[in-house]
Amino acid sequence: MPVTIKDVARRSGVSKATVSRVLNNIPVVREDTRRAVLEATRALGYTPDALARGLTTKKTRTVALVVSDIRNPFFPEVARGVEDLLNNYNYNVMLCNTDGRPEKEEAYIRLLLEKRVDGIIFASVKMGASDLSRLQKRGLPFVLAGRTLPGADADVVVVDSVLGGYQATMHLLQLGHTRIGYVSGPAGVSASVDRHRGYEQALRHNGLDPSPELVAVGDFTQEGGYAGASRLLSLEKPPTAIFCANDIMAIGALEAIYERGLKVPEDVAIVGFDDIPFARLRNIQLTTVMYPKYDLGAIAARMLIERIENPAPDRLAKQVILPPRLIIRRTCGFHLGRSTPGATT
Amino acid sequence: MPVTIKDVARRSGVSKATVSRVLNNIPVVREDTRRAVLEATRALGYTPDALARGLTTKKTRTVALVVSDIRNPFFPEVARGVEDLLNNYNYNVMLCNTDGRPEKEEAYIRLLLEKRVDGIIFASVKMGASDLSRLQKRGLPFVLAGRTLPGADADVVVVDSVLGGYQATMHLLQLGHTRIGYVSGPAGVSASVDRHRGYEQALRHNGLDPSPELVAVGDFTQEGGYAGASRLLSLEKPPTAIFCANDIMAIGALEAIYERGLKVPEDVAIVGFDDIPFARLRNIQLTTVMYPKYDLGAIAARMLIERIENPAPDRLAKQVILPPRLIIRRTCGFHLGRSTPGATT
DNA sequence: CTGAAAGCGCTTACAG
DNA sequence: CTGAAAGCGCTTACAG
Repeated sequence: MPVTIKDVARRSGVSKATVSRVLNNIPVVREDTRRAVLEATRALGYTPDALARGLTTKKTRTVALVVSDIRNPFFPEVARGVEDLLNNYNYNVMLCNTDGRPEKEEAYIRLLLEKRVDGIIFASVKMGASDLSRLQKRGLPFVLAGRTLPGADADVVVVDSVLGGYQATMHLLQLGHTRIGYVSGPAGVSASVDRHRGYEQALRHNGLDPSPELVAVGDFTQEGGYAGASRLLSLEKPPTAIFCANDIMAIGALEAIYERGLKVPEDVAIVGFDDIPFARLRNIQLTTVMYPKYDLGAIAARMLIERIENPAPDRLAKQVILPPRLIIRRTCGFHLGRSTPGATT
Repeated sequence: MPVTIKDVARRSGVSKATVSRVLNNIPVVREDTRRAVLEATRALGYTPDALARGLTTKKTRTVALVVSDIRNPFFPEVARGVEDLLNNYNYNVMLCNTDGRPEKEEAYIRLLLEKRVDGIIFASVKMGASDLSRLQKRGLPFVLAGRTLPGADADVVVVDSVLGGYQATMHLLQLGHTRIGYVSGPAGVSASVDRHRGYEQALRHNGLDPSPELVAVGDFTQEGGYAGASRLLSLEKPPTAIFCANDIMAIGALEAIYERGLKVPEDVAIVGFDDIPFARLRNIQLTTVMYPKYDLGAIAARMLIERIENPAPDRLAKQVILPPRLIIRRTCGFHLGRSTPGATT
């Protein structure tokens, strides 16, 4: 019933091979036979079967994007960057939500392997470096986007989180804060660890000793930000400013602060990280460190395509480090134009 | 190099057919041969090739989700619902952003046809009913999620937008408003038209005549909401309340209101539609009509799978209408507990 | 319960 | 410039 290359061949009076050639733009074909084939293709409404093609070419032109949860506002931007770039090269993207759970991730990997995707972009990874190298051995290209994995010899694109953490903290220091809290992401995650590092560097550059009690462990969720900030605020000497390792946690932190009847930024200043869309809302105006999310996705996609179309197994892993950029809005209190934060209450 | 079913067959001393049978859980196989095959599968690290399988079975177990832009916060929730349900049935989801542009949509359709996806979920459609029926003739199942298309004889799941619009408007009326504006979506889009209808019904039920000057045409974007609300606010007799056809536009409307130095809800009350995540943020507290987005996706996915796995071409189109639910927060002014809105300034 | 064979719809050397 | 043939890796009647 459905029309195949055979039908087109018959109708245009040539062989399947020739049809295949014109459809794949292999330039040898004579112009008039080319036209005849195209005409037959149109007339029959022929749609090539990508499965059959893939079976012989070993290419599917589809790529997987692994995220923890697309509902996390960080990821849609990344996904869009990925897809837009992929489209330019005629690739499709398969969406994989893992909730950061290793079993889900594994299940997906298995599935993706079966479906013969050409490559994977991990915007979230739970596997260890060793599992990833298994992928490499299987010959499945991948790139890490927004995460690094110690020991993984893989293509990576990330923002410079150390620098970003430094900028955020430095800004608060310049506004006069000396007790600055940090609400981290999950332990061991590079983005969180690096931002912590930048935070400590900034403190030290200002002659301050990082104090462990000012660091609360979060998890990149709003609830985590709420809990982390709550802990910091109930300190005997609470911080006058809090740097949150991402914006969602900053939102949670805002909740915690308001709940105590405190004001932002008058009582507590807040700086986040990522610049997710609602950070700029008039009623939020979150000061934060811009993560070029769309670019992250687009660059990751480009790197992946490069790997796919030019497979040199011994090629060195490429690392792209994007610059962070501090975006000053209201929650840091910059507009207050003073340098005695927390002293006004 | 890569291991195929043939290798497994050889190693376990059976035919490819038998290997296929155990891998597909066809119960006829004797237990010990079954075990031998499984053992060989594991030992060789065999991964079935879904392309080859698909080529013979005519099933890919992948489904496409078409959205206008995943960065629109409405869609990630839908996508998650789709994916979660699909996963239960061992399907994958391909993400397709069209920006609501017909060329992009067409290009994707063509691609999806080539890739032999088993079905499509349209959370956004630009094609006309006639193009969709072409899909039907091609035998490609699809369902419309959140949109209806007049004349399209297709499976559909939507929220009752007439009722939702009615609830939103009725609520404002009960708070004492009599001049209520409406910022619509794009002309012709069912969600917008229906909400408008509900809005007018509510007005009439209260003996009010809908006034055309109180309706501004928007487009479901923040900018559209800003522009629409701006127009309403510069009326000689501006409305004291505005119902926006979706939450993003409500955000834009808030901007417009604040920009004029007006207060929400004291000067202008606002009600949105969708209940996207940030509507509930402490600093926003948008009163809105809940759209069960996750369920929308999950139900659409279930309907699609049903169509796919049980293809009766003459089966009647199914319509699922979800109930909307008014969520009262702050922007409507309910908490003010009075009934003379707009009269306090 | 199992196997041999055909077939799914392409692409790609190989010849000419 | 074009075609015949093999092959990609599965599944599925059909026989036995």
